[in-house]
Amino acid sequence: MPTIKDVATMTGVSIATVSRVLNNQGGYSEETREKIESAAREINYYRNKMAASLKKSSARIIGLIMPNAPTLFYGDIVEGIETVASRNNYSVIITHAGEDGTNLMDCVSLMAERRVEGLIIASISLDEAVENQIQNLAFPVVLVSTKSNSGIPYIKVDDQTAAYDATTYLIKHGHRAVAIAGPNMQDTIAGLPRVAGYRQAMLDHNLPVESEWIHSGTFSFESGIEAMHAFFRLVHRPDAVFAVSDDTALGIMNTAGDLGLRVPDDIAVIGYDNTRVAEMANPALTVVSQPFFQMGAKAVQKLTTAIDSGQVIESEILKHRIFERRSV
Amino acid sequence: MPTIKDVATMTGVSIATVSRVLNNQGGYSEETREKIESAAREINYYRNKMAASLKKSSARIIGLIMPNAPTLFYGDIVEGIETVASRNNYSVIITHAGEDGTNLMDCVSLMAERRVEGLIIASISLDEAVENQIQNLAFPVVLVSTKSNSGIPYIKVDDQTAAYDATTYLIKHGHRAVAIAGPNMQDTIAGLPRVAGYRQAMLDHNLPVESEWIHSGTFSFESGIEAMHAFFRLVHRPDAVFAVSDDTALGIMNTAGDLGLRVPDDIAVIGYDNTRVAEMANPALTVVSQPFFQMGAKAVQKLTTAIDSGQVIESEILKHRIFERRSV
DNA sequence: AGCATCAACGTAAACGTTTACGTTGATGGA
DNA sequence: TCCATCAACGTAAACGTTTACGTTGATGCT
Repeated sequence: MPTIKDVATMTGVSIATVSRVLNNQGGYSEETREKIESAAREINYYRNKMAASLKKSSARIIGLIMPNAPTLFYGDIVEGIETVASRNNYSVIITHAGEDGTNLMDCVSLMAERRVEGLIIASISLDEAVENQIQNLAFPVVLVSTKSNSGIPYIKVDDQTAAYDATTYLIKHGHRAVAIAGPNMQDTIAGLPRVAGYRQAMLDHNLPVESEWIHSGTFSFESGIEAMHAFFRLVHRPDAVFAVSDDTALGIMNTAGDLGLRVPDDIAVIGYDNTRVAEMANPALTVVSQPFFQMGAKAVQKLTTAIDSGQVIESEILKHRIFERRSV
Repeated sequence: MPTIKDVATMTGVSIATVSRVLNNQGGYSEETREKIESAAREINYYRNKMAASLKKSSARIIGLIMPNAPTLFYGDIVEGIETVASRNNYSVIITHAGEDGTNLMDCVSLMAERRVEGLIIASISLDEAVENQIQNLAFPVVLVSTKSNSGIPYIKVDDQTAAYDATTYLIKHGHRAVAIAGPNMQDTIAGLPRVAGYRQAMLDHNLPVESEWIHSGTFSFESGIEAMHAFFRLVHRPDAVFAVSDDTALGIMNTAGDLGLRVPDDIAVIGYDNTRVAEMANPALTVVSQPFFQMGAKAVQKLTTAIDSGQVIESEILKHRIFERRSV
């Protein structure tokens, strides 16, 4: 590959001068700039950012670690990140941490070795080892749609009050037997808090909650199908359900239809996330939304200002919002 | 940041020895290996891949350029790429090319400057300038879900026969008035060929096609809504529609329902892509599928073998497949 | 004429690795 | 005892930039 040296000898100047014009730093005549630029074009020269980064010890790269399952909001969050990253002249390098973040430590190490200047970890819960590792990193880290209990800054919505608001919304619309579908009871970030919010809402409205109304599971479509079947078999059947994801909500809605129930007349359902499927569902799905694009964008903003200023990043709770559609 | 030099002086050996143990190259005693490794751990040393890449002139990075709209298959294609990339010790760096690939050239230049060893461009159609630029690149490039007419290798399904098969499928199921919704008539890659396939299928079965049955548009949900309304107003109303994307198909299905038509009884619909929404639709959407994950995976495989062997990459037509569900 | 100033360059060190090549001391065999 | 061999290192150059510092010649001013 051609180097700066090649274009220097071609034009009969020093490499310093070439470097100067390539970076618009001034200190050269208009004539030589033209000579250099045309020479560079001629031999198809691309500057070597690895070398430049090494010298400047700044690679202008932001790392992104994602969970392995490409959920529907995957694209939005990446897009949010990449948009403001590239606006600030950063590139983003992406890795998957394996099923439930197994090789997260390796991913973090890789990012450190690549000398990223900031790191985003999305939707993965960290164990103690990783939290320790992150504490000792030389660059800022921010969590997105997940949190930490050891001071690593995060950006997320408040799952508990979001769940509270969702079930309250159902209650306000006249439902008294509301169920929750899909929470993972091991998940202290997106599982338990949502159940807690659900419970609290029921309690605050003096509504009893039967244990069968809490149907744990995953965020998947299938999980919704399974939950709905379980609900259907109950003597005291719920008349509304709060699903932990849009996919799960769709599972609920579809099997409700299969079982002869009409949404929202016989059973109302509210989703969680507001992914693109929500508006495409039939009936369109009412949801509490997480602003994924904005989360990604905010994360990069925080990182870049932290990089520039050296200040620590503050966590931020983004506000969720209920999008009213047709499913309740 | 600590360097190899720091751990060398800490342990009283030369940087060469440190480098050797860090790369398991042999030529050192077990004792010094342990000393070096513990020293490295102690000062939180991460090797600098930028420096190593510079020296070895191999960055082990694969570039990925994506369209700006985060479609539903976005995640699958990225996941396919990243999975086999990381398996081969490559990192992937991702960029968006702006609305319909406006700054594609800049993206490609950026990739070249970052010294990626292979480049994937997904779902963006290239103009002549970019094709020229790509021809002169020093590393292999492969297109995914798009194609080129100047010899740049691509991986995609055959849009025309896929469209042919989709409409034939509808015809075989007893439909005679089948329409097509959403094709972009400017799009020579995913627009025109699909219309051609549709037309050919109709022709081969001696079915007339009315001009209003071809409702051009975009790949969006809204496009489906609009198309369905248009179809509904027709005197000779279609009894089946082939939609150019799953989103569009959903738009068709939903507004069909709103207009009092039942799917598939009054109107059948077949989608295109087989994104995650297809199985979650109600009724579940019959589609012709594009194997997005596999496309990404294949792309990286081709790149890595091209990188290792220096051979040129051959284009490949992946076979589509019809997933029968409930919408026809 | 003499001097300062400045535009327009050139020189060379440095960034943190990798690696070809050289060195050393111990070991074994004849 | 002498030599070859080899494990276990060390030396130093190189990768392609950036940049502090130095140089040169022209220009303007007094």
